Amino acid sequence: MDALKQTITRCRNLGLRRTKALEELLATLIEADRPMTLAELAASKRLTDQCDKATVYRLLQRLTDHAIIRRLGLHERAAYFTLLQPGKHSDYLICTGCGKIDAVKAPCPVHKLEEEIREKTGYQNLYHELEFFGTCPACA
Amino acid sequence: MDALKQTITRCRNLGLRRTKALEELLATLIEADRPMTLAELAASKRLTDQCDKATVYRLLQRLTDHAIIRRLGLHERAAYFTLLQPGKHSDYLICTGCGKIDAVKAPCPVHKLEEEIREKTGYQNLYHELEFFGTCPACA
DNA sequence: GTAATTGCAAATACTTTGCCACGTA
DNA sequence: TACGTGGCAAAGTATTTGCAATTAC
Repeated sequence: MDALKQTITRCRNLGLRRTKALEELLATLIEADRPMTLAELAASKRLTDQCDKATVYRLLQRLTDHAIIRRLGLHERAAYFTLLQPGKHSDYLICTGCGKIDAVKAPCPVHKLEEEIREKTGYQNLYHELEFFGTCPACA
Repeated sequence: MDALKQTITRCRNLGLRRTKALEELLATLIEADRPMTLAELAASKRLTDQCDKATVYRLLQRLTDHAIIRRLGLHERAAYFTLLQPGKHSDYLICTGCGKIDAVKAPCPVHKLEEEIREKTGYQNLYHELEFFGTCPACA
């Protein structure tokens, strides 16, 4: 539960107010340890009855702007959000059948190419998103 | 314009009918040579007045089912579609400012990891999607 | 006290479907 | 002819916003 305190501190340092909704949202994301959608978050135990979906939406937006979380594509119609923790990076393995999302454990092989792109193209604030799609054994 | 003929042939072999809408849709995707959204496609020169948006939608669905095109996430609210050509694979570089999408020219560094994942996890029909996000020089 | 944050409700955006007419094989 | 396709219009799902009330600092 230390990650939660650290993250709240990061938020405070960025000028965000410490509200119940903020704490519960971050706690939910940290506990789940996987990307979640707005709908999932708004319906989660800690947040239902706690606050409106619009609040969760705007909170996600604010946290995204401050680079506390990141919005992911992941192929679903709904957007996914994941906590950004310094020094951590995840690639994902997603089942096209049931939608299950796992983090890939192997080291990410893309950093070198990312460097190259930074140098050659002059793009700034570069980051990447890597997803593997396939049919999981259970769905096959 | 050979890619067009080849792709139409692939469609015919899969049992799809050769309609005006099919031809124009494929021609548009091939000419653009980049992922496009449903809205873009439906509004493109070759397809406006040619057919309804629902038709384009169902055509994209059919072509996706038959693995002629692939649906991409790419972070936008709208889904993107790109032509799948045997032996071709693209990673993308996307500006978070203006939304510009470029194909990355360097060879994709992910295939080895993809193999590993196939072996270790037993996932089938594995493929990946790799995107780099950043601020392009014009937006910086 | 004051500016950030929230709730509620309404508006958008994009996608998806029903039903019947039409065209390709 | 028969079944895949297409047009039009309506419904569905996810996101986004306006405004007044509330709350953290």
